[in-house]
Order: sequence, then structure tokens, then C-alpha cells
Amino acid sequence: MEKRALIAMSGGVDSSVAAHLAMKMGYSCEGVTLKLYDNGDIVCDNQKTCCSLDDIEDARSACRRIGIPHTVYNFKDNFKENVISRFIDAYERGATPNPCIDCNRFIKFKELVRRAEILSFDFVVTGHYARVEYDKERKRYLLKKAADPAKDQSYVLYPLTQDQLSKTLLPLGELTKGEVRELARGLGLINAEKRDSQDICFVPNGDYAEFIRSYTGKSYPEGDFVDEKGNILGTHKGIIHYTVGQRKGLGLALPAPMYVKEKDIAGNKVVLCDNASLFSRELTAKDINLISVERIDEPMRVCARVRYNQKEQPATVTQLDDDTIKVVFDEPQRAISKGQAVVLYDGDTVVGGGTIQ
RNA sequence: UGGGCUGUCGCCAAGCGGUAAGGCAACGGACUUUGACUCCGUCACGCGUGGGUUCGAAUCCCGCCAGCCCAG
Repeated sequence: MEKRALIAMSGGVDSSVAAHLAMKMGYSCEGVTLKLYDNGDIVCDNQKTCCSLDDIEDARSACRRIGIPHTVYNFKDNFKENVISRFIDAYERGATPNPCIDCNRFIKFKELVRRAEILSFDFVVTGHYARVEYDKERKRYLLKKAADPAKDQSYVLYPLTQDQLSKTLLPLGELTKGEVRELARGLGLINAEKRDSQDICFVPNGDYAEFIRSYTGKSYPEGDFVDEKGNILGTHKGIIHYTVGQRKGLGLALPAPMYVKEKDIAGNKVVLCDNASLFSRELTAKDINLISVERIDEPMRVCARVRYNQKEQPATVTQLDDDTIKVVFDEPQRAISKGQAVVLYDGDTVVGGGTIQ
């Protein structure tokens, strides 16, 4: 019997080509676009979103071109609860969230996979640049980097569980972005030249602090910028405007550039320092997910990324308990930020990852 | 009121007679399915103000204004 695949289609080139490739692989395919929010809910002044009405139309158009049915699932409530709320909570706690990872973890690979099962699909397909393989010896599904190192997105997929990986197909893993666009052109897809998405999808204008303010209706009071000794350097615009390692937007004219070292939520202070003081060697991460191994029993040599698009850095990881790991880098890392993900690699294989504390 | 010092881009600051360095900030762009970082570009026809000297002044001279310090 023909296996059925549900393609998560954003309206962009990548997922459209992924749909085509899934077809070619012989699956019975159906495209779905997730409605994650209403444009009226967000501050929207242009079309740079990944889930706007136009994008749904683009996805529908691509499906028609490819010759598969297209539907729209309403995930608005789920998105609000698991992505937007967590995003805001993180900023209010002084952390720096990565909503794309939450969206993958809670929406695309959890709720969508669950819905797919109910509707008796065998697989969920996405346009992520990464690879899933089954390792017979270890009897585990592995998540690996994409063949195109420039577009690799394995970092944002580290939360995938064995069960989710077993039901996930990532057809773009072996391709470069150029090849994907070439395929799209050949297929006559209208989004072949559509620009890559960027910024937070629900904050298309990039002003996330303004988004939080208008979304919550709260005000985030001004406070002091202080140096590491506690000297007051100036006044900040409200603590949610800043993130660790940030330089721009402080508005302070000091002899040398200053960066955000940490945020003191209780004191409503933003602590500033010079670049050199931003480096540290270790971190702990919670809420972990391990992929290539069941558990890290002994200190393990890995390469780790502390943010998206960072070159991996050699480190040693130890597991402290079921949900906590500690990572010690060979060299100090710049601006390790609470709320961001640390992802561990063994060569091209994702060992696992967690949320930096 | 006497004496001294200072006044150059939003902030700091070079310049000391030859046609306005630099840093910080800001703004714009590149990069980027997160926030950041980074990179590139822009940013004083004018140097408190009014005169004067000079081929030529932010740079020299005089007056005025403003600020700071000391003395009453």
C-alpha cells in the first residue's frame, strides 16, 4: 500500500520543492499550510511573513502546480500558547528565546505529527535543510547536518524525539539552496525567486519589543544601565529591549563600545561590559533532548553551537540528571545567552541539545 | 566684581596659519527561518559669536557671549 505523506508548506520555495520531491519518491502527498496567527494579531506592515494570507496562496499555488491537494490547518491557539507566550515569558524573565525552535518542537513536529497520525499519514515532510537517517546498529534515528553547510538547519531541529524522527522526511537534506531554486524554476513554481524568510515570523517588522508591548498591553519601565561595578551609565528603555551580547541600540556614547552582559530583572537594571567580559567557558542546559544516544553516561567530547549559524566549538559534555547537561568549552565562548539552545554535534550527527540556563 | 581656564558633529576628542583625524552614538545596507554579534556605507562647505591681520585662519589679534574653577 502506498505510503502517505503530509507536507508542511509555508508558501516558500523550500517546502514547495520538498513537496515535489516527496511526490517523486512515490508517496501519496497532501500539502498543508498551518495558520499560526491572524495578520491582525501582529504588527504587520509588509509581506515578509511566513504564514500570511499571501503565503497560503503561494502554497496553494505550488500544490496545484505539483498536482497535490492542499489544505489549511488552524493552529492559532496552539501557536499562541506554545510559541508567542513562551517568547514573551522568556523576555520578561530576562532570557532570550528562540521561537523557531519552539515552533518546531511544539507545533510542526508535535501537534502536526499528531494530527498526521490521526489522519493516517505515515510521514510529515518539511523543507528543512537537514537529514534523518536510521542507524541499524544503534537502533536509533539520527539527525544530521544538511549537505549544504551554508543552509544547515539541524540546529533548530534538535528537540525532535525518536518517534518524531521516525515519521519525518526532510527531502532537501542533500541539496543546496541553489539546486532547490533551480528545481523550483524548472517546475514553474511562482515562489522560485521568493526571498528567504528572516526575522521572527510573527514580528515581520523586526521590532519584537514593540510587539511584546502591544501584545501584552503591559509597560516595561525604564531603568538604569550600570557597569559591572554598579556605576550608573544611563537610562534604558525597558528591560525587554535588550539581550545578552547586544551592542546596538543602547544609545550610550561611551569611550568604547559596550555590550549587555546581563539583565537584573529584580532591580530592573541592564549590566554593561566590554567585549572581553562577555566570554565564558561553560554552561548548563535543561529541557534537554538527546538523539544519537539514550543518555550521556560519561563525559563526552563534542562540538557545540550556542546559537544558530555559529561554527561548532569543541567541548566536553556531561549529563547531570535526566534533564540537565553541563557543557565545558575548550575555548571561552562569547555571550552565552539564557534561553538560547545549545546543540551538540558528533561530526555531522546531532547528539542532542537543550535550553541554556 | 577681580584672576584663571574652556568653548570643534548628539557625546568624547585630534588639530597649534594651508584648506576639519579618530572613537562612541545614530542612520542605511549586507549577512540570518530566533535574539544578537559581525561586515560595508553615510554622518561638521564648517570649528561659541562679531570684527581684524593674512594670498590663505578652527588655528594669530580685539570685542562680546556662555560654561567651569579660584578669590570676595
